[in-house]
Amino acid sequence: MTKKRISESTIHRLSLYYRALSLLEKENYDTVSSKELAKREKLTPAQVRKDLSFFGTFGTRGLGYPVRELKHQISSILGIDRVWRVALVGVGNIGSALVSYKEFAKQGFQIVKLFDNDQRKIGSNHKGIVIADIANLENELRESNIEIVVLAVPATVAQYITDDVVRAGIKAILNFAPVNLKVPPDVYLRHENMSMELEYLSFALVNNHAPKRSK
Amino acid sequence: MTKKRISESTIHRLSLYYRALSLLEKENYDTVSSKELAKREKLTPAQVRKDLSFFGTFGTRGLGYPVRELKHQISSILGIDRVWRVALVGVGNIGSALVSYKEFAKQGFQIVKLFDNDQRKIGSNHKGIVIADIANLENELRESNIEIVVLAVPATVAQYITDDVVRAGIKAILNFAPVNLKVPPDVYLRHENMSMELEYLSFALVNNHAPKRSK
DNA sequence: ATATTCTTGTGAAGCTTTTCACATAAGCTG
DNA sequence: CAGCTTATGTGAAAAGCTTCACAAGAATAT
Ligand SMILES: NC(=O)c1ccc[n+]([C@@H]2O[C@H](COP(=O)([O-])OP(=O)(O)OC[C@H]3O[C@@H](n4cnc5c(N)ncnc54)[C@H](O)[C@@H]3O)[C@@H](O)[C@H]2O)c1
Ligand SMILES: NC(=O)c1ccc[n+]([C@@H]2O[C@H](COP(=O)([O-])OP(=O)(O)OC[C@H]3O[C@@H](n4cnc5c(N)ncnc54)[C@H](O)[C@@H]3O)[C@@H](O)[C@H]2O)c1
Repeated sequence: MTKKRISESTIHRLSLYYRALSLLEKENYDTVSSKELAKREKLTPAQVRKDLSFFGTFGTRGLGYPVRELKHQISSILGIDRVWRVALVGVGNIGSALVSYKEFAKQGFQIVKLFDNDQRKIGSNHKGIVIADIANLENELRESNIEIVVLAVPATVAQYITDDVVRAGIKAILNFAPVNLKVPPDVYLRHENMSMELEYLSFALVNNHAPKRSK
Repeated sequence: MTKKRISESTIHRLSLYYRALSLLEKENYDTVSSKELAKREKLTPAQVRKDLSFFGTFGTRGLGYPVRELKHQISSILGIDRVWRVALVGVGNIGSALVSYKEFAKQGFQIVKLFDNDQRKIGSNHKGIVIADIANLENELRESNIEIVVLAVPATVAQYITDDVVRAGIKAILNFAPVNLKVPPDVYLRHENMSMELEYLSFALVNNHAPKRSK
């Protein structure tokens, strides 16, 4: 099997398609064309078709794509047709916001463990989950069969905690701390960097930066 | 002047260089090579040099780049060597977290106005800022000379509020709602989509996705 | 049945971004 | 001060990604 590498952009666009399809489903569309899908996410029809073609043929010529069916297919491709057990480390400002966010659970990302090192927080119940002591991180991650770890701790301790997380056998980490973490090559690591987007806006304003698409 | 378009990736990497340089400065480095800079942000030395070369020549052959000086240059390129007046709409879970985040202000993004439509929140003081009524959004954005608006409102009302924001003459918007907003071509719009990163991790885990770089 | 219309799926072309590789320049050493 | 080492800056090549353009399949109309 020739497993051709799917680009990061394609995967991100799958998320967009999924989102658009969810909306289309609510609006009672049965089918949708690549043109309409493209319009809703500011892409081109060719891009939509090409992306989907990497994974199979889902459409009907002359008709378009079946909304419900395609949505289901994409959820299966993205792996969000199942429940992922997520642990969150650092129940501070951003951590609390994430725990309160119901949409994650709806998309299958279930936050089932919380960790902190603040004695005032440890043991307290936060949205139905008791905050555990970071000291037991490695063991508890294993015991709770956690698959994804979200880091919302200060940048200064992020690497240290990451090392623990990796030691616990976790293969997927989403990091909110503005620091580049070192992980072994078999661990998937993604960053959420809000300053970066603000800085992009700043750059655009200052430089009168031309936008990518002006269709 | 042939204003060659700078790619989005290059701009994002400038943010990374800036971050790395800040750290290097704290560690009392005087100069840094493209090799070291690359290593710290998991890039290649050639990439670093090429990115910087778009904006000028900052290094010294045989020596590397002067840390303080380059940091200053990048902050000027990114436009973060000044204060940006930012307004935040929607002081809920994520909005509150953003207001509490001191680093934004340190980087020049000063949140000076808060808006909400919740009567219980309007008028109350949140981290030193009185939450204003969304009803006065357009006027108050103008009067306060806001330059960047951050949206942390439910997806359902995001477009409606965006229209107001655009009417107020704002040219830069950072949106946290998982919805694609329509704005005129002269308005810079960026999205912060956390689900997307989780879904990327999910995809990677399910598909054993090869990472981009394995150096 | 046949024509007409619509829209997919996809090689190939076109464009962008990254990487390569090396001339060039600066510092350092003896 | 000559030779050596180091590391930048940058055209050119390579790789990667997007768009084009059209054959072909499917539905609908006549
Ligand atoms: N708040 C934001 O809007 C925002 C925006 C962008 C990035 N970030 C980043 O997200 C991270 C968290 O930010 P925040 O504003 O929520 O900070 P915070 O201080 O409110 O929360 C950090 C939490 O981590 C806990 N913690 C500290 N050290 C720990 C350790 N060794 N082990 C376990 N828990 C520990 C703290 O007790 C606290 O609960 C930071 O890296 C920050 O830079 C935050
Ligand atoms: N909380 C998270 O971790 C998280 C993660 C990803 C995305 N988001 C997105 O961020 C947005 C905000 O999420 P949240 O969890 O903070 O929600 P929230 O309900 O806690 O906050 C929303 C805030 O917006 C205010 N609001 C509602 N309608 C308004 C209107 N018409 N005008 C002005 N203000 C209005 C509400 O009063 C509330 O204060 C949502 O779009 C959500 O999908 C949140």
